Amino acid sequence: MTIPRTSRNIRPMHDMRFLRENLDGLKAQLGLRAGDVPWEDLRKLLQDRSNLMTQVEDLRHQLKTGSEEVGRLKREKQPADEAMARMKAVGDRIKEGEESLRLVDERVQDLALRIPNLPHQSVPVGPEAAANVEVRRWGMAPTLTFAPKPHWDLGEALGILDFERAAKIAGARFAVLTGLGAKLERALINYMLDLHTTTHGYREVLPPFMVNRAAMTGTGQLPKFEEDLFRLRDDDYLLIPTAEVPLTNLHREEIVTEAHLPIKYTAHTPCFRREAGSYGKDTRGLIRQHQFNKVELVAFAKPEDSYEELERLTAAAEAVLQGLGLHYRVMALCTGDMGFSAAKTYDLEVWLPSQKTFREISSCSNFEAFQARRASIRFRRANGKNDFLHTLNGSGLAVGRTLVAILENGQQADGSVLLPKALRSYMGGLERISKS
RNA sequence: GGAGGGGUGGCUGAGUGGCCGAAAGCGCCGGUCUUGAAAACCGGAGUCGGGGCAACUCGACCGUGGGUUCGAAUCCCACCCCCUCCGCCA
Repeated sequence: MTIPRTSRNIRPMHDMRFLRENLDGLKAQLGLRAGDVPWEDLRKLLQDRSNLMTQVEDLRHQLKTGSEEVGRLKREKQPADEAMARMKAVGDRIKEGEESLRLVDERVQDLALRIPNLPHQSVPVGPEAAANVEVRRWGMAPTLTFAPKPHWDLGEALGILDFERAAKIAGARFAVLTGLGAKLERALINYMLDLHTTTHGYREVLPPFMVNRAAMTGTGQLPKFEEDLFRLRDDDYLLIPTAEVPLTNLHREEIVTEAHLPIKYTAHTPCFRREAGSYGKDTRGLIRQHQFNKVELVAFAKPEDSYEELERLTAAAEAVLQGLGLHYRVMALCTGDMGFSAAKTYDLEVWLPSQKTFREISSCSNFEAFQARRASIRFRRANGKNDFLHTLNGSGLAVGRTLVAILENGQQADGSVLLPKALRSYMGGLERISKS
């Protein structure tokens, strides 16, 4: 089979010159996020790279002018042996220099690609989730006159969720949905896509579910998070952990025109995650699966508009929950809890009665130019200048978790589940899921 | 999987060893002309990186990587992608 095309145009979040001149400032600004980047190694490598570059470019200049001289001599039928011998030597030195430069470059790339994004100034500072800030809350938790059941009990009793057989055919962290469960999942996907493509102005996309390494590097999954990804044994493809990867990479190595911005895409895809390191967490139920469905929102915006766009994108994700009448809150993630690539993130957390707590159901982020640099996505301004644009994305929503919320929040004393009105037309008019 | 054709600037497309970062056309930008526009004519314009306050200057880039050569878009090797035909297949 084929080996996917990879790109050389992968840039870390900053260009080399900026890195060299601002390494200390960057490290300081990153604070807790500076983490496991070997800053001193990086500093030395950047200096080496700069020196080598000057040397090689100087030699190349000699070679160029020298070779032109040879050409001139030959045309004038003059002896050129001596000049040719000199240029041969210069050529050899260039080869050596280029080899050293290539090695240094590789190491700089690898280190620089591990530097996380800088948090936006509006992001609360803190070491971990406890420092996240609640921004707003919507709706009310349902008043249940009985002890709420977890969705796995509800689903198994209704005959629409089957974890045992999922373990038989695949393993732990997989689920089988049957009958009205499968239909409900499908209804949710359609409801979400319809909402985003009509009232929110997103263009629907159906992308590949496996991508090459260049794509994964562009959005920041590689090189640092390879152990979280499923990959194929015989081909260099990786299964997408989110539609963010194919959607954002749609415009990799492109220059889009300013008039087209913002560009907004939505897609439903399965998402595949190895969940390495989450052993023992959410082992029961649909909350944490190796494969789950998600409707994703991705936006490309001008830098000056991107934070406005983040609010709009978050509102679009919230609209899904509001349409379903689900109680939720919006959290601004603190510096220590944000993802590697994000400059600012809002999490939407939905109320789960059985756990008496809010659980993440969507994550909406502005990556600023972080992904755009890595993936080389630029736009041409009216004045003719090219500039990196800003990328954003958010779940709108995680479908499996939405199904969980609907089961748990809609549950009745008799074990049936009342469906939100907005979903009923997608369920053939059905109002309630009961044991059949 | 087999056979053949092809990848050059925003697009079309020329270019088989030096004067080619690359003809020409289209499109684009500026100007002349015009009441305005079109046409015509004149001029401009690639991307990335280094140096410089700047005018500017140096280097890289013709699918990707390697090789030959004083010198490669051009010759050689490998790979990737696209197209046509055959085979297989939902």
